Amino acid sequence: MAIDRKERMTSQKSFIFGYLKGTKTHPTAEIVYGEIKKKLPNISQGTVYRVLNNFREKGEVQTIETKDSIHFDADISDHAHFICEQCGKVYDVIDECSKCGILKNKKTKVGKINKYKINFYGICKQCK
Amino acid sequence: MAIDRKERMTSQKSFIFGYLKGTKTHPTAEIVYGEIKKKLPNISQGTVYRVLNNFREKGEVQTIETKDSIHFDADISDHAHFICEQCGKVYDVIDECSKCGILKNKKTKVGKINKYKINFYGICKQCK
DNA sequence: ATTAATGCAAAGTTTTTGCATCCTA
DNA sequence: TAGGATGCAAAAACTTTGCATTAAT
Repeated sequence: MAIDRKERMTSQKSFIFGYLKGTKTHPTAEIVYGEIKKKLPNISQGTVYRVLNNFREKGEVQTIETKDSIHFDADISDHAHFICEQCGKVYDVIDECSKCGILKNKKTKVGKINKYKINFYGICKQCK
Repeated sequence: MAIDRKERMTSQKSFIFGYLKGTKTHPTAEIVYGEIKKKLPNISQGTVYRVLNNFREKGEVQTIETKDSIHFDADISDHAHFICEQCGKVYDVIDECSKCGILKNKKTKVGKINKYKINFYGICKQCK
């Protein structure tokens, strides 16, 4: 991850970022905490929330907000998500939506679009 | 709103649904509670949450999930939302996305798409 | 050495739930 | 008048924050 002036690299940040980069499971903050704790037993929930929020503010990770949880994704390339309405799992989906409609020129009556999120909902094959 | 077999109509449901139908502000549960309380001073937060969740489960209202709140919308016609990254307001945006890409046939590798949500993010004109 | 970042725990926020009571059908 | 829905309040779930301490630069 990029380190701004005056910001410091720590093993906590490094482990969290590495974990997010290495998974496609779109974990929640709680799950990140549980996983990182295996490697860094002393890490606290507060740190995990702080670090994840900083990553998000810097745009190094994105979040997928669902009805009942917030999921983190270190893959910030152009893609959409499929959210299973039964198990709640979040899957990556390749989308071509940035080429069409409003997203072509990124302008709306309300303001200019900086970014967008597309979520698909349905029952995943695993649940079927 | 539609009343299922064995379900009962109450003034609480009626006021909440009417309020949502009559606004374009995409209120949170907390705001709905505050507004309805003006008309029904004895209504409780629990009821508001229960009623809103029931409406959502029945598909009579949709929700827009943001980083820090869940907004309710009784307009379930095909449209997207613009979320201001500064003030948090949620605006309606006409989109044509259902005609393009994955949404044309509603199939993905993960499963069939029952519904979708598109959120645009940026700074709204009011904040600029 | 300086001071950003962490761990801890307490507090804040949001949402859910059990149960007695109320009221719709 | 049966039982679905509500009000109330407590609890659960989730997230943030203050502060002493640790550790990166």
